[in-house]
Amino acid sequence: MLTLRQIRESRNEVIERLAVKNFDAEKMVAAIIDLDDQRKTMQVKLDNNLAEQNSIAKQVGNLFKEGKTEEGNAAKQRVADLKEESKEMGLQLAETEKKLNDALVLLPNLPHASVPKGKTPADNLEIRSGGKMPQLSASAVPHWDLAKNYDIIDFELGVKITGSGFPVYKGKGAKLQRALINFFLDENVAAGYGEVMPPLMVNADSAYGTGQLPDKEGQMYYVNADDFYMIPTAEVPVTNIFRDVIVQASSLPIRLTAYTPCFRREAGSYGKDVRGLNRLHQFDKVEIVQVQHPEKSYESLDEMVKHVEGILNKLELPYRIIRLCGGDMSFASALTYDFEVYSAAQQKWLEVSSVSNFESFQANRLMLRYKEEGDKKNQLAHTLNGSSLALPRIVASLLENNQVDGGIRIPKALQSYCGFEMIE
RNA sequence: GGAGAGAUGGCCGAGUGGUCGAAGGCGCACGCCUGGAAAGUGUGUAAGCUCCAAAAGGGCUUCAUGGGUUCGAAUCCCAUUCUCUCCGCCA
Repeated sequence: MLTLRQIRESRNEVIERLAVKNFDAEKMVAAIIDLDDQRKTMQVKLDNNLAEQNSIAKQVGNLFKEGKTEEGNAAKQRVADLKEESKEMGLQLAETEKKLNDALVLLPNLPHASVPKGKTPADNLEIRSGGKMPQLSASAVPHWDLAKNYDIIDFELGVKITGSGFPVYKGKGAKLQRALINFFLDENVAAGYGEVMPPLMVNADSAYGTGQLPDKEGQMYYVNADDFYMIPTAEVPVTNIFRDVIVQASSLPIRLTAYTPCFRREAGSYGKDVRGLNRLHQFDKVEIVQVQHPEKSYESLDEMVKHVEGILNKLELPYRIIRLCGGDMSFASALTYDFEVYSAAQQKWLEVSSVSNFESFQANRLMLRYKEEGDKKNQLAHTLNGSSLALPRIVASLLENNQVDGGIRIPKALQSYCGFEMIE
């Protein structure tokens, strides 16, 4: 969430920039500042009240020791009265704070100055593209047919075991999953990311910390008996490593990578977009996360974009990099680049990675701060994350683009990980 | 799952009703000492909110979390969470 300081000090800028996200913030900002004013007034009154209670309470003991029973009793009564008052004040303050916080979490992050205006994906800005578009023969088929023909992914079997969107990978299909995960992790580690393997379920505090709660609750699988949420992305557990953490500025940037399965209910999804591997309830993804100094977070964003691009090049997939417009960006992001690969038989671009700078938006909720040498006040750090990469659509594209008569060719970079060169 | 013990600052650890945001130690920072370092020595060393134009300084909150008793709670009571030990079960 945005800081009150940001909102108070640059009120007009906040409103103008949120307009790029097609968000009319004017009324909400006014309400927030009003609530904050109320909060401060109440806070001061309550603090003064408590201060008086404390100072009287300190005298009571002595009064009785000195035999001033009457004064002692009067002091006791005074404290009791003050306590009654402050209880009421405390309730009001808590209510105001709740209203303030409820309003604050509804404000999206400010988009970066480079974010294009726009409402739909059509307004996104293509930054660059790479890779060679494949020339498929007339007999080329989409990946769900290939998966069946070569018996490497069984969608129906997954339906039997669990439900739709939970495929079973078999044989070389399973091996390919494992190969991709290892390949991505190795690439990330080589680029300076520390590998972590986090829990796949998180508690409500963590889900709140990265913004899944309160409003995206319906997108996560929820384990009722223990009040846990299945993670929709490794971003959630990995970023929460830093919840309530103060790091030394000299230790920045912190780079972490994690492989996890991801679980998404995808409520409301239907139709042809969900065919095959295009949209699953459980899928595998390797994530990269950075915690960075505010002055350097955009350098880190560029670094992450180049890194993901490098991996796509090694996979020999045709890709394009897109800077999302205000209307297509996520709530928490300040600047997002999407990576799409071309899936030649479907003749579709599929999103395989989304790399974002959240600036201090997540850090504010997480209370993730850094300590600057010689600086007394701790500052909010910047957080960034991205996928490198999400597997299913990469697999879809690999299968479709590399199909030849009698098999599917495995790109060179993956062959040593797979242990085979062809799926036949 | 059953029985018991516990949770204090970056870490260790003292503290059983007021003088405790909290002894002592470690760590860290700065200074002295040294040719330089180690050792020694001195000083400092939590976070959030808030008052003040700002700094200096002040107030409030925080000793797992939430509630309660009391004029006053780290300290007493209740609930919850977590950790450890033993037993049971088990990859």
